[in-house]
Amino acid sequence: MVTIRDVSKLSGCSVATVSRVINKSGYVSADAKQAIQKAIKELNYKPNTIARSLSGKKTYTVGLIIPDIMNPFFPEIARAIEDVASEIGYTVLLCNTDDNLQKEKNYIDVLQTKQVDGIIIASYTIDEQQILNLYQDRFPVVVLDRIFHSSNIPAIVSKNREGSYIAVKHLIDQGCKKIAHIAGPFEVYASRERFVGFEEACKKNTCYLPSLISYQNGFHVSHGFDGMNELLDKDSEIDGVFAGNDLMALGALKALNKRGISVPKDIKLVGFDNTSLSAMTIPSITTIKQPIYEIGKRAMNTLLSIIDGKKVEKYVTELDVELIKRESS
Amino acid sequence: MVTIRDVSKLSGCSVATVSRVINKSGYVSADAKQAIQKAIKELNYKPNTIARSLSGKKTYTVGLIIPDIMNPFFPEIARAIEDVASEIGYTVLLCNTDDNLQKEKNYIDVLQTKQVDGIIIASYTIDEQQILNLYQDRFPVVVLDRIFHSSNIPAIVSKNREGSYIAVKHLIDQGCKKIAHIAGPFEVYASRERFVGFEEACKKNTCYLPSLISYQNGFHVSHGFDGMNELLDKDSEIDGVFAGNDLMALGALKALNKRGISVPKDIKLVGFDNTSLSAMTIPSITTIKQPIYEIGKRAMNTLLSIIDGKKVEKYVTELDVELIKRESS
DNA sequence: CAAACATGTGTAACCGGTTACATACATGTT
DNA sequence: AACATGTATGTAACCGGTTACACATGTTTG
Repeated sequence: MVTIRDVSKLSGCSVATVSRVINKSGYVSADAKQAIQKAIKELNYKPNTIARSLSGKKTYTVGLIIPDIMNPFFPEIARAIEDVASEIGYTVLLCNTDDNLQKEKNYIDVLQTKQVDGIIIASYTIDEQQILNLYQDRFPVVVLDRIFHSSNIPAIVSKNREGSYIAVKHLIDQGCKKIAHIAGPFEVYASRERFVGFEEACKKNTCYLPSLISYQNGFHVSHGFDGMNELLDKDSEIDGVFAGNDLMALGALKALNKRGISVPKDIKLVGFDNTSLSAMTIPSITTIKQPIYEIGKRAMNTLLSIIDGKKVEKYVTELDVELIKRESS
Repeated sequence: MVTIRDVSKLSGCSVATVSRVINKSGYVSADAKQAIQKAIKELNYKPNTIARSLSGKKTYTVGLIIPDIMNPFFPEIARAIEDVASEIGYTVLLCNTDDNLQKEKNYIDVLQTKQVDGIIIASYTIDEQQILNLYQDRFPVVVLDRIFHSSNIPAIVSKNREGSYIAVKHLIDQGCKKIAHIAGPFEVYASRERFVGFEEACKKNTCYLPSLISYQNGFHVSHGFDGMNELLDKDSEIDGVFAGNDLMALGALKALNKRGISVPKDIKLVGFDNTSLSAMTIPSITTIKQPIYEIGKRAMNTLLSIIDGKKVEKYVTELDVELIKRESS
């Protein structure tokens, strides 16, 4: 391995001067600079990041803690974060935790001993105290898709309540009289918010009936499928369905399909998230678009501000959502 | 930050002894061990991984270079790799390159200066010489979903040709007389192999016609859509379609749907990959299952063997594929 | 003309671990 | 008694960078 001392020797300058050239810091004469650059090229010298990190205290690496990269929400988040990161020479450590407390705890430890410069956390289950500990140790953290109201932990979320409202309003505009909701698990912040938004919209538009809600303990296709069947068994007059996310909307679509109920003729359907999936189904699913990429991007930018010691002025960033009208409504 | 010298002071032992306790190496008396463990606990000491890496030459980190985590093939790969990695205390750096040579080159540099212990590369475009350079520098590398026949670079692939054969055979068994193929870009190893497999199967079963192939320069939904339309315009008697992957199969399904052609009644359809998508469509898509998770797992295990200096006996691992019969055929 | 300041460079300590080597003592062997 | 071996521990060099500090020289400035 070529080291800075090799460059120092070949160029006839001291390691300090070489370091100054590499980092464009301090005073260096034109002659020295040239000799050193020549030596660097000749030896194909690349500074060792590990050594740099050890003395410089910065690793230019951030940790991304998510439940599962296979959940279609997260690849886009990861991509956004990595895009911002790579542009300025940062790298991203990928950590899947399956919403398992032990794994989360473990990864937070690992990331700290690896001296990452900051962590972005998207987790539904994580112990608030965990994050608070980091935060109080002045360890840069940003939270995604979740808000801790009791503290000032920077968070990026989208306007879930408003999204639900828009969804219900759209269904009403399309002529629906009896709108049902398939709600995701209440441990998840976004599910709660979407549920509350649905309730608010219904109350305001007098179509609220508690029986028209199916509470699910997960948010995958099967939960949408089960939820839809449950709702149809309870009430045959439903003509509009708002699913808590696209996966559940797809499940609902499958259930309706199986029963020979036509979408959008008999029942209109709206999902949430605008994952690529929702455009791919037949019929394609109307959905509320969360700016997923933007969430990731903002999260990373916020984290970088914190790492750079800038004062964060806005602890909670709420991003706008948008109706994407497709064939299902 | 608590350092090993703090532990040394508090326990009354030297740093060498503390290090021995941490690493369970060399001789340490029971007394010393106890005192040191007590001190570690009291100070909540965690060894600094950076310092460790600098002197120990190992970072317990691997790089994963992929085109795009948003392509549904890769989250599962990433997940598999991360699962194996985390189990033995390794972490994974995520690198998206968009099949862009410059980004690939850059990331390989970055990963080397970050002293990762090895790299897993899934790239269609990457310069063979790049990888060869790494390989010849004895830098641990494993390649996914691609084979370099001219060298001994360890690779994990699935049996693409055989998969095509199985797909065509299945369509014939279902009564198809005229089977078309929507082929992905030929720069991609898997596309070529699937195309060749299709050709072989057709020749053996006398249904091969060059006109029944649509060559696409990408493998997304839109390419399947376009390919299907192209084929239907050319020949209206097609009764079976084998798409080069699930995304294109979905595109084909959309095109058929738009034309009012019923699947599977009028035309039977088979995809490739068994991404979660293929089970979600309506009708669900029959596909050839690649053991994606297994590919990732094997890749990581192979990489670990190389890192540990074990002799790799099998340079190319080919994994079995399997027909997943669904509604589209 | 001396003081103040800008420019340029090198030495050596430091970051926080690992480990080669020196040393010391107890026990077993011949 | 002399020597080899196993156990236990500490000192200091080392990994490959950064940087505080010392020092030298040239240029302003009052």
